Amino acid sequence: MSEEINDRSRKILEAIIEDYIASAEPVGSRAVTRRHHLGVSPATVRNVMADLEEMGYLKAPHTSAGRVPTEKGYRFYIDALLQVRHFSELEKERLGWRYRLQGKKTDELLREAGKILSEISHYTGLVLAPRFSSTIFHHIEFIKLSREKTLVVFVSSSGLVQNKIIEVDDSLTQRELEQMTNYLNLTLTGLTIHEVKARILQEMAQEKALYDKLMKKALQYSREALQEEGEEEVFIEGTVHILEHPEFADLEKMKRLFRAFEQKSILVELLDKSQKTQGVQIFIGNESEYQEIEGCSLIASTFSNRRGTIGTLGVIGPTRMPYSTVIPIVDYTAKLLSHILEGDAR
Amino acid sequence: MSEEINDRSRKILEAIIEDYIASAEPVGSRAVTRRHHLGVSPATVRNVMADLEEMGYLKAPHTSAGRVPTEKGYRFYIDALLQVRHFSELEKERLGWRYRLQGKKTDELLREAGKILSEISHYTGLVLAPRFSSTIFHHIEFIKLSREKTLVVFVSSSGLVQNKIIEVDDSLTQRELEQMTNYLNLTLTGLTIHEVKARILQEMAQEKALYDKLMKKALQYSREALQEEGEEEVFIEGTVHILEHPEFADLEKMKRLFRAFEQKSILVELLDKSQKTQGVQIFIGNESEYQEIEGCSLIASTFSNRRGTIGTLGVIGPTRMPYSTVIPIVDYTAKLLSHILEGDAR
DNA sequence: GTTAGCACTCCTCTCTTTCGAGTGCTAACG
DNA sequence: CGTTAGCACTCGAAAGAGAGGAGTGCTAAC
Repeated sequence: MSEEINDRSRKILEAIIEDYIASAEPVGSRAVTRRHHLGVSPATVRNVMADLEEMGYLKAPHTSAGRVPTEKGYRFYIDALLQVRHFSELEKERLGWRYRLQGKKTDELLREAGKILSEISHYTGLVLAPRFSSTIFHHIEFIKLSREKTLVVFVSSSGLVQNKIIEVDDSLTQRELEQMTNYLNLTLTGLTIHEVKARILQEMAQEKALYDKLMKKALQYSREALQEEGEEEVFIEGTVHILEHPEFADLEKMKRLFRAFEQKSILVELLDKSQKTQGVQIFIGNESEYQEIEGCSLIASTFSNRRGTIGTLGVIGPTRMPYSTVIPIVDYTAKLLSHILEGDAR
Repeated sequence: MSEEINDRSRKILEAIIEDYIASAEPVGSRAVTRRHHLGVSPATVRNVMADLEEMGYLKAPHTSAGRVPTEKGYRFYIDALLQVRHFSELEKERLGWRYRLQGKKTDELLREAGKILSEISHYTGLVLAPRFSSTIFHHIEFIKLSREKTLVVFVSSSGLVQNKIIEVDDSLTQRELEQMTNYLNLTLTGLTIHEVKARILQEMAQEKALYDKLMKKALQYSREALQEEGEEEVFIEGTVHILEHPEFADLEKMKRLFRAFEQKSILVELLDKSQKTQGVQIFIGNESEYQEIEGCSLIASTFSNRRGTIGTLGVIGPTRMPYSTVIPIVDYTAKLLSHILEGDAR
């Protein structure tokens, strides 16, 4: 029953999707012939539309409305029809993002990237920060706060700071704490936090060989401090922007989405997924089986430093999104961020 | 023209406000007589209502609807009528908040307090974190990241960590950095960050007396690192909760509020204001001249450690709020937080 | 001063009607 | 045989028309 998709059908599908993206309203056969001069009559377009509907690329909200793309339709559009325009060097320079991002601390940098994404795209920007456990250990410090409490500060080579309060044997002098610090910094430097954990365990296994009680304690404490390391951090910027779009006039839908923003866990999962693949990835609507973000698309891309992929950033918005403009935004932001994180010698 | 407010008027005003808070719907004269047996007829109530309207405590959305409290009405209700029920010790124990808050790092603690506020009140919880400049200096550390970049980490006595990347003379050895650290820690410990800044300037003024170049540098760097210290931090938790309330069916209103959440600056200003007064404070609707939070009330209270007030927390929601239950929630949370921040020997 | 009675207002809800956009089908056309 | 014009039909959105009802203010009686 299903015809193959010939060139004319493609053109018509493309026209419908683009019109719909622009107007947020079901597209009728007339509109297609008027706005794009394809040299065919509305009747012909109607026939093609019926075919496209049967093939699952379009659907009609009701009998006497125009057609609306389905998720399958968007998918086809993105994979086969869409031509992404990349920024020219000149444009990149003009945007001035580089300027906005330079010279910031890593966490500020990531947040700012999220803001840029959201401002430019008019959707919500997401940045999944590097998991601390995959960053590179650079420094540890024990800072005694009170009799019972000691603050352990880890610094990654990119300048990310993570800290935790633990209880430390009160009898230790500041001098001994320093010795512990020196020992640990010597032993662990240059490893990823992940490797650090492994190394600690390894050293502890050889514990019997360790005649020095202090070192034993050092290992124990650093292990403790790394134990329940902070969960992944997501920066969500520009949640308001998403409200501008007509699809969120539906209160229920909106609430669900904001719930997802608040929980974050769904977003983390989703962004984590795309961490596995390089380059820009697009999740359309229900392809991701999360109810909370039904009717939404996510355009994401990974960013990296010298050692490889370390995080993901992207934009989330309704399925009806101007992909052709948002994709290069995400792409460029990711590349720029990677560039900064590398070139910065971090 | 305006009668004084006699006892009966008060009772009726109270009844109307409470009914309106419960139902979100204009309250008619019948409803008042039915739900509260005041021993008067609807007609009498109508007369009183007309008076109260003239005095500005009530208004009618239209001729044939009941009355709705004005902001002036709420204000009177809160100042003169409301009886706040405080929690008994037993209830406090049962709530188990203490348990949820104990043993956390300061920033986690504040965030968790915000979450509790929002969960219990079903509105949005706000916590204005202590300004870093008013916390007490405990420790400074220079950590070299690369040739050009050095991370400066400040730790406050409460375990708050603030850090900044600065450029440091590359010729300095790690040993010299340590000397700088020791010198600074010795000089500055126990002061508030605010005082620290002053002290740095003071020491720098005596610079000529300082024959040691290293110390001079130390001062210069630490000053640089404290220069543009991070802006105030607000934790906003439970933004979704606020959507449950009927007043936010109005999309425009909602957008405005969320814009305020995103900018934060308005909230900071507002919370900052209430920082000046001890105890629970209530801002009703337009009393605060900020458009963005029109129709909203803020219930806020300060919290403190041994040294005095250090932050503010509160709940924001529509003007129609069950003040009698929310006020003790805010009050108790603030007190509990103060208790933890003090008792914790921080 | 309080209350019952009553006319009046105005919102809300529902039911209809109208309107128009858009369709699918059919028959004619090149 | 694909394409197109014509046309009946469908269905939602918008507008209109009551009906119903809650609530008021006023007046006059208690």
